[in-house]
Amino acid sequence: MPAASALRKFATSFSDEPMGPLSSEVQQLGEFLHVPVGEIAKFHSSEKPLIVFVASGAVKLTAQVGLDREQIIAFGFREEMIALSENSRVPYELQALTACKIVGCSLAELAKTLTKDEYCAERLITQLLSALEDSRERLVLLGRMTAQERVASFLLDLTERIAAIKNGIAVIELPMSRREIADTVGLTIETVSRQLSQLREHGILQTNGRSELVILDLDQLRRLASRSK
Amino acid sequence: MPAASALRKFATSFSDEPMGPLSSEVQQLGEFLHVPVGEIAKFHSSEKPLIVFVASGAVKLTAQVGLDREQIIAFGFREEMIALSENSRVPYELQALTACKIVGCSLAELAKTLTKDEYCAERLITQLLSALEDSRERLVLLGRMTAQERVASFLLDLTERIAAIKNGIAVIELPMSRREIADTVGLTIETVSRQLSQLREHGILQTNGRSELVILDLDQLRRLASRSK
DNA sequence: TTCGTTCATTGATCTCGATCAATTGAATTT
DNA sequence: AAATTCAATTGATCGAGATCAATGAACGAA
Repeated sequence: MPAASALRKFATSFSDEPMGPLSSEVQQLGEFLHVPVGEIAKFHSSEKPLIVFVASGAVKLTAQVGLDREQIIAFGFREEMIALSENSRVPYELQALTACKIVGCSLAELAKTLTKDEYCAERLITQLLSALEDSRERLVLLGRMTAQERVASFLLDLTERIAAIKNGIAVIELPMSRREIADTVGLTIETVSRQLSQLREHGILQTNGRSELVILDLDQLRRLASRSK
Repeated sequence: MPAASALRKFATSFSDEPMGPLSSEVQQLGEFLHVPVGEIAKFHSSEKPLIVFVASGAVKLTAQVGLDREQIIAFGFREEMIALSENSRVPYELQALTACKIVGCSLAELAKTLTKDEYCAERLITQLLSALEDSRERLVLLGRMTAQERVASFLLDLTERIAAIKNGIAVIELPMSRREIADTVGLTIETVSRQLSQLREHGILQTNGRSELVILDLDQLRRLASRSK
């Protein structure tokens, strides 16, 4: 299939399994890394990786602001891809939330396969568009949402990505701390905690220990996430 | 030149004139639109545009939140490209800040040229990466910066993009209102105004009428933009 | 030029979320 | 099981920025 028609087909149907193929390319071409909990991923290739596939575990992509402020740009959970963007003023870091296996692949490495597999470019474009979309959605959250809306939106996102659904009830095993939630949604630990307590009081969720979170009322949570003032 | 080696070359040198080529493709393939001040750009092609080139004038890309809240995702000034991302919960709009001429090009339309011009995919990737980078940098601004840092950062960005530099002094002709500045940096009109007044009092800038802004002390402004607490 | 409208600035006050400060609780070590 | 440690929760207070309100300045229309 020629690249043009493949791309044309792709352009009209965005949703059918867009991640699989590129992730297999990345896994074949990229540099494999096992990162222990809390460590920062350091790739040894000469080319900076553009796309990272998280084979197992979870990572966070952060921007360091000043000396003590941190903004989490994105999470990468099991089987997800995460796009890096290393030509910026801000220093970014890819850090392991849990012990994880990741594969990083640079654009130069991917380019080698572009002529063999016409779908490769499309998959890359899809990945970048998806990363762009995620980032822009979070601009809305950080720019114009209340604390309640932020936390509710964050939990809904997690529900879609890592929850285990058992008869209509979502169970989330949180791979991140309260601080990391706070640094994602632009709040403080205390405010996140208070919001969670409030959700607990309203019977919307339940917590078991620090990291297990059971969403009891998804509809209510959705309502809170998009509540217009 | 085969696509792979072109891409490989591209991957190692990001900065050399990455916009030009794609913008010419977009202009040839895309749908041309003249949009009056304040109007929302409506393309008639069946395919939603992915990339928009702003030939003249200025546009804003906004996300509508609830009924009365708006978050500005990005600006597109003269000669700039702006990436759209239309598969989201949030409704986006591309609106003219001034009367402008724009060209919108869908991925499907671009794909037709991909086989003829190997650089096309690279340029597209560059554009998307640049959009991603912009968006992520703004996450830091919205998530972890003070009002002063936000306004200073915003003005620096404008300086780099649309200022006329006359013997070391930058003159900016603002194409947006105070409300639009506020909706970009996640503040209110009043706070933006107060921050501008403060910068004026400190002799860092000067205003003439509503829309002319003269930056007198760029170094000082830079200091304020990245000041760690 | 003057009028009228809209936008920007400035002032007064309020509020949400930040900060400071204990306390509680969970997980790990011994 | 007890001790240690660090994270999460809860309470009390503070403050940056929002909201409410009034004034002033710019710009378009007649």
